[in-house]
Amino acid sequence: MDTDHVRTLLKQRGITVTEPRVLVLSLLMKWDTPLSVNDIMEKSKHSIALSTLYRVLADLSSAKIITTFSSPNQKLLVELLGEETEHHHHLYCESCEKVFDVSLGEELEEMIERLISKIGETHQIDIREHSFEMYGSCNNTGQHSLRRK
Amino acid sequence: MDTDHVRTLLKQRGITVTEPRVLVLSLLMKWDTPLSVNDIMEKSKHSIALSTLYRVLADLSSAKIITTFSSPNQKLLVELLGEETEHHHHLYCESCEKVFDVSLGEELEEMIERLISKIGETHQIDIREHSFEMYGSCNNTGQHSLRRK
DNA sequence: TTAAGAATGGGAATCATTCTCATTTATGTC
DNA sequence: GACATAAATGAGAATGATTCCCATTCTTAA
Repeated sequence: MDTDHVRTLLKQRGITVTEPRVLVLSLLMKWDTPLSVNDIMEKSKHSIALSTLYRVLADLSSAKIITTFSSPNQKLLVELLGEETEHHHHLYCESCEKVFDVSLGEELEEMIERLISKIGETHQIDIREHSFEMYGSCNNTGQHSLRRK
Repeated sequence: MDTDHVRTLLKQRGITVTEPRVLVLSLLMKWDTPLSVNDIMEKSKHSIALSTLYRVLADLSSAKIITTFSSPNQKLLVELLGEETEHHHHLYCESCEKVFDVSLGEELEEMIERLISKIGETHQIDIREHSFEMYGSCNNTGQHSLRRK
């Protein structure tokens, strides 16, 4: 596997290259979809300590290499943040438990931007971030539930 | 205090009228803003058991009398859901820790609806809910942080 | 008023996340 | 390439929110 790519990335961002960090990034690249903490533990066959994983995620987040967000059942999800990654949103499927990246398109994003600055003025609040998430379910029947437990 | 109103409401919705439920609803009416579990505990002077509070919130949720959602620091927030309550979104202020209800306006909501059904088709997912949240901070300086700890 | 079911209180259990600290690893220098 | 130093890791304990359990207490409807 091309851990070289990942190692270079870490160096570029000025953080030290360690096995757990390389492993986490490789997994995210390999699967190319948001992964949960448990996903990462399983896919790495528990070769990283859980506490290390949380620290690695925090480190990679501050280095802006990944972002984290929460699924509807309040679990931490992790996603790569490439230079090419554009602003997007998430669609959660309850039945198959997948998370899809969704782009709204320029026109709507611009409208939202305008709206947000208006709302910011109204409330005298400097809005620096927004999220737009969608929840639904596909037709697959043999489903798990997204809800906790 | 007009617990009568609240009692009637509970009866109307067909769930039994109990002190904890009445208390929680009265508090939400009195403060007319989303409250966290801790807010409710404090404002009720800990006269309800924590476990009861969680159960009451679950019960009132299924009865569609309240809704719950999570703040950016992952704390449960509770909000009244009147018949008159219209679809709205939330704006979180990091510095003063307040949550504001925000309506987007018909035009934008309609656009969003159309967009959502298109996205649903694309992904073959029946989208039944969406959320749009904004995060920012007001100019108040002596602030608490919303982030956990 | 009373019986039967529903809800509560309180504490234990659970689950995700964070912390602590002794040990190991990465990096820059010689 | 070996070394010293700072940085990161592993393992388990601690924390905090939420859920569970069960004996006791309310509500409701007759």
